[in-house]
Amino acid sequence: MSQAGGDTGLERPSRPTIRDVAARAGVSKSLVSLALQNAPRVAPETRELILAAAEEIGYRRNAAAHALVARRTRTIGVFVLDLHNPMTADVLDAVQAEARRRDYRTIVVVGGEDAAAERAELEKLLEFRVEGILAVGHRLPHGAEEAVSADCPAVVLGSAPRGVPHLGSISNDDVLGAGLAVDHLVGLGHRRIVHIDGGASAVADDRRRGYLEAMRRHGLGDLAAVVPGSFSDEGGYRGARAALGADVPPTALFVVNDLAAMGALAAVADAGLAVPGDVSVVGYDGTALAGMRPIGLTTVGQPLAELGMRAAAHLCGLLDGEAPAEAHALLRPALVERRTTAPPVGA
Amino acid sequence: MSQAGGDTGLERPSRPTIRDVAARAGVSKSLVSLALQNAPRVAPETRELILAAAEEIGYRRNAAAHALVARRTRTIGVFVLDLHNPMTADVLDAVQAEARRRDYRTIVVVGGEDAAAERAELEKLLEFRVEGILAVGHRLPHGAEEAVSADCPAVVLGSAPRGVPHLGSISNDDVLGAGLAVDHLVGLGHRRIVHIDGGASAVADDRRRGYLEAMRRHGLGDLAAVVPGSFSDEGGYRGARAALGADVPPTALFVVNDLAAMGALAAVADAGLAVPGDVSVVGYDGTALAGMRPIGLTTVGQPLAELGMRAAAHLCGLLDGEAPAEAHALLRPALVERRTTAPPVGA
DNA sequence: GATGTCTGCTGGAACGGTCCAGCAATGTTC
DNA sequence: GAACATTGCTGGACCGTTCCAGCAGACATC
Repeated sequence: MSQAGGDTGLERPSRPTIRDVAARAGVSKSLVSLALQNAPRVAPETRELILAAAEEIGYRRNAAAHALVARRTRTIGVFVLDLHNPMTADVLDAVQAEARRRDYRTIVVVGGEDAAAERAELEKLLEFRVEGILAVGHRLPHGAEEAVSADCPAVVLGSAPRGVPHLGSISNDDVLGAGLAVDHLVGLGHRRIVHIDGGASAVADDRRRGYLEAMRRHGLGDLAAVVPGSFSDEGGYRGARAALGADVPPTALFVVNDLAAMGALAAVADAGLAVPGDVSVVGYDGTALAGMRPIGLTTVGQPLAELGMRAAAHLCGLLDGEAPAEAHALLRPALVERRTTAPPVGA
Repeated sequence: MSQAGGDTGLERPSRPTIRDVAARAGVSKSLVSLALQNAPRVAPETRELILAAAEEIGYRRNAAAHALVARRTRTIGVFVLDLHNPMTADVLDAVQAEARRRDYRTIVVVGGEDAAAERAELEKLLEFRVEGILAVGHRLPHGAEEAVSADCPAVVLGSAPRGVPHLGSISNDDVLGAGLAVDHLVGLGHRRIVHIDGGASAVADDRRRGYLEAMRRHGLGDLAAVVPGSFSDEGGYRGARAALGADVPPTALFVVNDLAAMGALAAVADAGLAVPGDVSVVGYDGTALAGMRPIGLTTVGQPLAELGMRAAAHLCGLLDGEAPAEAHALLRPALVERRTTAPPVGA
């Protein structure tokens, strides 16, 4: 009963403050503050004394108090649409590295489930006074349009509406990338190339457009065919089944992303056909998944690390008042040739 | 020139505060504070008035000021070791959902690169006054041992040292899981089962031990063989090559995780052998990767969502002063049978 | 020796909230 | 109708920092 430590959950241990350091070092709290900031007007021996005192009592600056008086947080909010997309990890790594390099903190929130939860997360971000928003995943969080302003600019990693003030974007050129896929297949001798698309989204639109334009460019406009799919494994499977069930089946499939291409690969196998012997398959995104040895998917690779780095650099640069670079940057994708594409039979 | 908005980057627009709301509603700032907190003693019509005023001027609470006076942040720091591991996304989703449910915020940092950067990130987390640390990835961040205390408990998702106060862990039972893999293969008729391990880590140790114990239990102790590998694609490939090159090659491979199993699958193919015709392969983790249609890897599935949920629940519960559940919980994995295992030839 | 300029330090006012004590009205009780 | 509660509101202290004005004392300048 006289046992110590039987805490009631009501005690306030309270971490040491700048005043505790001051008391221990026998100086004023102002001087402690100056010493900790490496201010010039502090005598070297006093500084040592203060630093030692801080160390001894385990002092650590309170970020909330600091943010309050500094009136800024040096923090950007990173909104991630889908953590499961293999692209996200690469992009996020680069974003965090670049933010750290520029001495910005990141706070990551995950959206995608439902609009209400997304709004709530965004609200928390704004209460935190994040200085900018970086959206990874082709769109802003729900309700973010009205939050984007001079004191909270945003950058979308993917296509974003042009002309909106304080809203930038970095994306790869999806139209061009889709063209690369078609060029590659046509170069191998394919003519009946079907595109399995990603439904209604800006990215899917661009890739579809790039496919159609390239087919026309190669004089294959009449053979162009788009089958509805989605960005998922499942969508690719369904799309490929539909495509392969046509009267005159295609010899090649260009699928909207790598994940969906997995599904397409499975559908080709289920149809008793071989890849790339009977059917060639090209994905999009250049994810680690595509590079996995038993898969070896030919894909259109996006410069993910550069995308992330550029997006973070753009946003942090804006916040640091650097010369405002072009608001909408487009990076060039490149074809990554692996083992799911080959000349068509009889070519 | 007389154009407005030519900002110099020096102006202070400064978001509206509680005082601005008070001025607009014609009440005191105290009352605004009470109204925004849904305090009881506020007249309904006044509350409406205040809420309307806040809405009109776009007031948003300042989290830093709130944290300062509340002396707590309701935030936990989530330390992620490897964003690229497909397990991470599942776990993180569950962690975030559970934290949100309990009205805690999460702030995610990524470690793994180098110890110094990890320490710096941890320092930022502590300056933020996170109330607890949740480590996703089998270990605490570097330098976290001394930070773990009554006012900053930690939970490791994976095995953690026992007996350290304020340090808990949630993990799946790797020894049992490895046993399940062996049981499955032995049940199919395999006897020469080789384990491709994960090198020197607590998880690798447990899985290796589980494998060895199970082999002995089945009376196959003499046939047990462990080949060095790693948790990566590459490590699995190397390990499998070595295993298949033996004088009497195995009929089944139990690989330390799904990613390494990908490499093993490739090595089997490169050796001109068929899966599961000639060689059966079992992975570990139950990742989405394993479930992908063209792969269909048999694996030991961890209850990832439950793992994440339990970890977050444990930590938040601790912070809310709930009855301290057992510090180290062990969850049961389950075998997920797919298409990479079959009876050995001639069985 | 009056004036001025450094150097090294200190007190106190912010920052934007919360919350406690207090204070008029109004209502209730005996 | 005095005593006491209750309701609805307000002023001010405080949370842990930063930073500005100010102030001794040392030193240089005329």
